[in-house]
Amino acid sequence: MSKQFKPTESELEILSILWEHENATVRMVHEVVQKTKDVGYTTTLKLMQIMHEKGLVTRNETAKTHIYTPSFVKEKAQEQYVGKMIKTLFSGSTSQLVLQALGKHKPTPQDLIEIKKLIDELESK
Amino acid sequence: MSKQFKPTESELEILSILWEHENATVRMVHEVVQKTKDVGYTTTLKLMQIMHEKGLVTRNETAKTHIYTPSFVKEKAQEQYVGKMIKTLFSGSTSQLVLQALGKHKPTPQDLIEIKKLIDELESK
DNA sequence: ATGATATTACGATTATGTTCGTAATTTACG
DNA sequence: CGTAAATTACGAACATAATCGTAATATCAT
Repeated sequence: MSKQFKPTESELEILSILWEHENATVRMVHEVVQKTKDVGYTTTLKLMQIMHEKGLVTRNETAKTHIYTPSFVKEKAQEQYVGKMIKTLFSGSTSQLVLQALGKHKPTPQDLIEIKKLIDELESK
Repeated sequence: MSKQFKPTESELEILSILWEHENATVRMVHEVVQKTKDVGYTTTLKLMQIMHEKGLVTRNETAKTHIYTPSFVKEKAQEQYVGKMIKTLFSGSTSQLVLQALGKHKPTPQDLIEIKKLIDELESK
């Protein structure tokens, strides 16, 4: 089994910001965080330091202002969370998840075509 | 906006057991929990009591042995978690979630047909 | 009835996560 | 150079979650 990583909710928020920007400084992350949460700069800093200790992120310390980079690609988190959700909320049924998602959050016609294409591929095997 | 409910991880596990059985006693829930976690009976009890305080479950106290019932249907939790996940991990793209799910957790041919049917319905509108 | 067993209630402890203040350090620039 | 501003490090306080022990209460079988 591949290494588990289990960010807290705050940590996941920071990770998603990092994924968005490839990498970022505490200042940049904090700027984004502040839009939705009212917390101090040092709070964001501390969180990112802890994430560094945990290995959730790496950082370049060459300059005084460190640059943080996520240790895992977004896809790994997606895979883990989707898997867990299928298991605990959909009794292991992927199709149930897909039906729920498509039913409640309709994608564009373009997207639907793409999904159908993938299904055809899956069926042909 | 409809009422938020935000169970902790342990609480969600208990809820999923309750959904599975419609309703259940602490003993029954604990039996299932024990299969994956090594915790004492009173821990499960306490959790369920807290869930009761929070309104996550209701309980029938007629008999000494209380019977617990989830306050929300499973679908509500599914909707909430799927929505949140699309937003935070898939940049708001439902199709990305669907592609990820189908790619990593292949459903049965039967299921695929059902999904295609839903897509056709969505497209015809 | 009464003793054994199961269940609940509840407080206390521990673990984990979040927040922030303060001091030390570095950088920028007048 | 020397002061202001930004950044980091770090400890402490606070909040939330999880765990369990113990006592009170109810049930059941003999």
